[in-house]
Amino acid sequence: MKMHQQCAHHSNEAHQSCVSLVPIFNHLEDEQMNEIMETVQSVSFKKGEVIYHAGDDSDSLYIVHRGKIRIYRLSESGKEQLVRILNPGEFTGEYALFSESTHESYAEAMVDTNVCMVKQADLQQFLSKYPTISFKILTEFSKRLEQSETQTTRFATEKAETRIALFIADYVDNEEDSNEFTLPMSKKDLASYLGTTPETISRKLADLEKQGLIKQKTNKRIEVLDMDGLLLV
Amino acid sequence: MKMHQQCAHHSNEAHQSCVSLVPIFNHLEDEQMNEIMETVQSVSFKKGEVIYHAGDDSDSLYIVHRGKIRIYRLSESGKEQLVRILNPGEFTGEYALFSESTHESYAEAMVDTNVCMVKQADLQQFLSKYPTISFKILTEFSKRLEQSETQTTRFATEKAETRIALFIADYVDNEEDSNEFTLPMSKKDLASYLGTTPETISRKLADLEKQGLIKQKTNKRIEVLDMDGLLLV
DNA sequence: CGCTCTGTTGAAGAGGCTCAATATGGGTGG
DNA sequence: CCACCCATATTGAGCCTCTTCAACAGAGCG
Repeated sequence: MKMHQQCAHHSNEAHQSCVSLVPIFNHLEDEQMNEIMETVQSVSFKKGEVIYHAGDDSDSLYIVHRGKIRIYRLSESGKEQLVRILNPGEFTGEYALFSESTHESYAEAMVDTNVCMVKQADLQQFLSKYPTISFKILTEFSKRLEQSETQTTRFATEKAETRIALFIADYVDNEEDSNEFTLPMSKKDLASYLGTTPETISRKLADLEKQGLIKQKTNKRIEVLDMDGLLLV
Repeated sequence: MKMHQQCAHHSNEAHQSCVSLVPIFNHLEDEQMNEIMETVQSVSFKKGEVIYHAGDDSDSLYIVHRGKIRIYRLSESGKEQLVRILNPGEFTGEYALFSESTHESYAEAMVDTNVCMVKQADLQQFLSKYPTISFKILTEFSKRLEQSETQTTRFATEKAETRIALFIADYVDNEEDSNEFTLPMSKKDLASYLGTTPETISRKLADLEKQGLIKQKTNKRIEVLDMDGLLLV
């Protein structure tokens, strides 16, 4: 039940910004990027549309040009886990390009979204032609592997409250000049991402607030009052 | 507190089998493998010795030639999680080669072990010279990423009994012509790998046996009696 | 042959899930 | 722009799973 839809406009600007947006390509010469642009296909998805499905054949790399994509998995017992949210410049679909030929995860547009697709065959050509691309992808992979293993270890060894505290600590680290940040997703999704339930998220955030470690300014806006305390939870 | 020790013998045979052992190199021409062999350093570790430490600078790829290596992490709260056990032909140390410059995990020889080390600078040269190596590493990375995310999703969504059942099911799948297998690690390590305690492993295995799904023939030897049932736990 | 580490079993308690009721708020259509 | 509506979020109570602690059994190694 794929819902690929052609983008209304196929302007070069769209392609260009797409290719020049991603770290894995934007280090190339303009000429080389142009070459890649020509093979790239721009596709639009409406909010809620499915970009790919577990079990689908994978034959493209998807680069987010505009919008947000939710990547999630279903476990053996049918429960959903949010794996990652892709913002412009980030990509997915890569695993299947190199090993398995079908997707293991689901990708869904969270808002109206524009993606650029690079076909597997094209990508492989570029990889042998421009080895630096491989190096960029290797770098990206090793970063994700690192993150994924950190996440696994946290699930394996930390209780829910600690996982929530660590998530907040990680997140606020990325903000500069501020110990305040906006949750990048709903608390429902956060629960799914952290392997717990919305009820537990609610309760533990309330606990952290009661302990004086954070302050919930609005629904999605959190201020960290005591970073050191947060890391000791 | 690294404990690198030179291998007693630096024979070419050792190097050769090392390089020709790993999927990421063994597809090359003999001549090309010879070139790599010349840069490779063979190092031995005694049982229990630490190969690298979280926080160590990483500047080499480690290929297991003989022996077994235990890769584990410590969580923020100091608990240990077993990430992977490396057998001959498998490699580690790769993350830090491409992104962070320090290790996030610990590597320890489980038995007397022989590793081949490829220096970062050398590896990068080979990558640009022989792009197929990149492709092999990308394939390996995407496989590991896939496994790591599957593991994360299981931690996030399945209870301990299910994780144990799925581990057994996965493992026995690799055996051919048999629904019997030997645990590749102690139950203590298995508990650490599956994010639970040795007590829970003991109890749940006993439960699975009581349900008629498995049979524990000896300490480490398990026979699967009802695969379908196991997958429904 | 003994010592030590691994594995087993029991009991108690903590943490988190489920279910249910209620509150909130963002988005949509009028 | 407002009011309504439905998904999201909160809060409470009971229950279930798993951890913890402790005591004991067994296996492997020197």
